[in-house]
Amino acid sequence: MATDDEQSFLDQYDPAAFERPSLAVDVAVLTVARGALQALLVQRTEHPYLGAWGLPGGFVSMDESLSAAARRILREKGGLDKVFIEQLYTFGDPVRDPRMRIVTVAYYALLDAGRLGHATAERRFFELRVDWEGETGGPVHPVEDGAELPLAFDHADILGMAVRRIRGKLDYTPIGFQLLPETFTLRQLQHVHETVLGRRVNKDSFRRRMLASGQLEATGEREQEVGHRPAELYQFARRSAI
Amino acid sequence: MATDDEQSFLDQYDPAAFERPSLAVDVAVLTVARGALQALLVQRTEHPYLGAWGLPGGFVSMDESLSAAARRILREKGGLDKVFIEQLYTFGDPVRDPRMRIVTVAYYALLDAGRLGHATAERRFFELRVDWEGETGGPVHPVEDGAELPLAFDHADILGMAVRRIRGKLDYTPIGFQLLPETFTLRQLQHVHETVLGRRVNKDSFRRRMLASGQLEATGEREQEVGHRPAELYQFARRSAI
DNA sequence: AAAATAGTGTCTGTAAGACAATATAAC
DNA sequence: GTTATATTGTCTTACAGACACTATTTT
Repeated sequence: MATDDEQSFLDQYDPAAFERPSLAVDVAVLTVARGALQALLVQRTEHPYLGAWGLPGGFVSMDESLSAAARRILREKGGLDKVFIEQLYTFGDPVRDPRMRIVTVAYYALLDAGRLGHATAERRFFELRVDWEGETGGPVHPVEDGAELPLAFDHADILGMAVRRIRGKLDYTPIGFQLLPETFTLRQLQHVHETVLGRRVNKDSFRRRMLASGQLEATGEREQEVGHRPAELYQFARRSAI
Repeated sequence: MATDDEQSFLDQYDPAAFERPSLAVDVAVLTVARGALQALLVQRTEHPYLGAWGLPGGFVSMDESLSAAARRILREKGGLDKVFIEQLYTFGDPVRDPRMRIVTVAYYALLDAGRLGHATAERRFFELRVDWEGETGGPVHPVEDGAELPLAFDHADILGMAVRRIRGKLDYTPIGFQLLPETFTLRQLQHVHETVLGRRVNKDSFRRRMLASGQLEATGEREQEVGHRPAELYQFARRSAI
C-alpha cells in the first residue's frame, strides 16, 4: 500500500521527537439507589490530592482504544464488568493537574442498583446533589452526611457534565433501562426518570409515552408480594422486533 | 497549599517516564452554501496520506487548552477567526494513524456562507453527501463532480459525527444562527434548517415555533430588491432581554 | 396586472396533563 | 372489606401540519 517515499518517511519518523500531554481516562459511574442519583468514587492513594475522593481513572495504554481503557479502569478500580459506557467529553485545561499536563477523556457508565458491589473503605457510592434544573448548571458534588464532599481535580465538573448529558438523553434514547435490572415495572422506570431529571413527571403521559415508544416489551410476569395490586413486569425491547 | 510530602513528590515526578499517545485536534468546519452542507478541507502536504484531502488539524501544544488549539488551527490552516466552535468527540483507535498512536479531539465549527474566504488549490469547501436520515448513519464523504472524495485518516467518521451532532442540536439550541449572517429572514433560517436536516420542514409551524421561541428579534428592516414582497429581517436575540 | 413570496387565520389530528372509574393484589 | 397501587377511559389544552386567504414588493 505505502509508496517507497511513504515507507522511508515512516521508518524515519521519531514518535518521541515532541513533548506531549499525558492522556488519561476517567469514568463517572452513575446509578439510582435509595431515591437518589449516586456516583462511584475511589479514594486516591497518590499525590496529588492524596486521600481525597475522585472518579476512577488511569492512563491510556499505547495499544488500547479509549473505550477499552475505560472498561479496564472500571474492572481494575471499580470491580465492575459488562456495564454500559459512553464517551462524555474530553477535559484538557493545561492546569487541571498540578503535576503535569494531563488531558482526560471522560466516560460515563450506567449501572442498576442491584450491581453496586460491596462498598469498601476506599471505594463506594456517594449520593449526588444537583442544585440546578434541566441541563443548566455547573459542577455536581457528592454529599456525605449532608455536607458537600470536595473532589480531586476537575472531577466535580465531569460529574456535572455527566448529569447534563444523561438528562438530555433520557427522553430520546433508551439509557433509563441501563439503570434498572432486567425486568422492571413502569413505576420503577418512572422513578428512575424522576430521580435523574430531578423533577416529577406526569404518570399518565409517561406511561402512554413509554408504551407507545416500542422500547418496552411485556413479560407476562407480575411483581410479587407488594401489598397492593402487582404491576406488570417489562423488559427493554431488543431491536430484533423492528 | 501543597504539603511537604506533596511538594517533594512533585519535584521528583518525571513526566517523560511513560510512553504516551500523541494528542491532536481536528476541526470540521461546516457551512451551508449553494443549497448544501459544505465542509472545509485542506490538502495534506505530509505523509501519511500525502496529497489527500482531510480536515484541518494539528498537535496540541503543552500550554494551550484544547479549544485554544482548535482556534489556533482554524487560524493557521483555515485562515478563519472568531468562529463558533464546540467539542465534538475524541477519536482514539490505536491504528487510526499508521505512523504512531495519535488520539485526536475533534471539534466542529459553524460559519456563515459569507465568510468562506477565498478558495485556494490546497484549501477549499466541498459539498457533503449525507446518505442517511436523522441521526442514524455512519461516515460522511465530500463529493467532487458527483464522485465521493476519499479522506485521510478517519476524517469521514468525524464528519459523520459532526452531522449527527448538529442535526440533533438544531431544534434545541441556537446553532442555526451560526450558519447565517447577522441578520436574516425566516425563509433563510428555514432553508438552513432544511439543508442541515436533509429534509423539508413545514413552513407554518417552523415560523410559529421560531417566533415563539424567543430566540429571534425583529430588526424592523426588510430585505431589499427581491422581486417579491420583502421579508422582515431578524437577528439572534442575545439573552440580555431575559 | 402578473408573478412571487410574506404573513395571517382557521381547521384538524396528535399527544400531554388532569381526573375519574375500575381492577387486583396483600392484609 | 380495606388499603394501596395498577390500569383504562375520557376530557381539555397545546401545538404541529395543512390549507385558504390577504399583503406587498418587482417586473
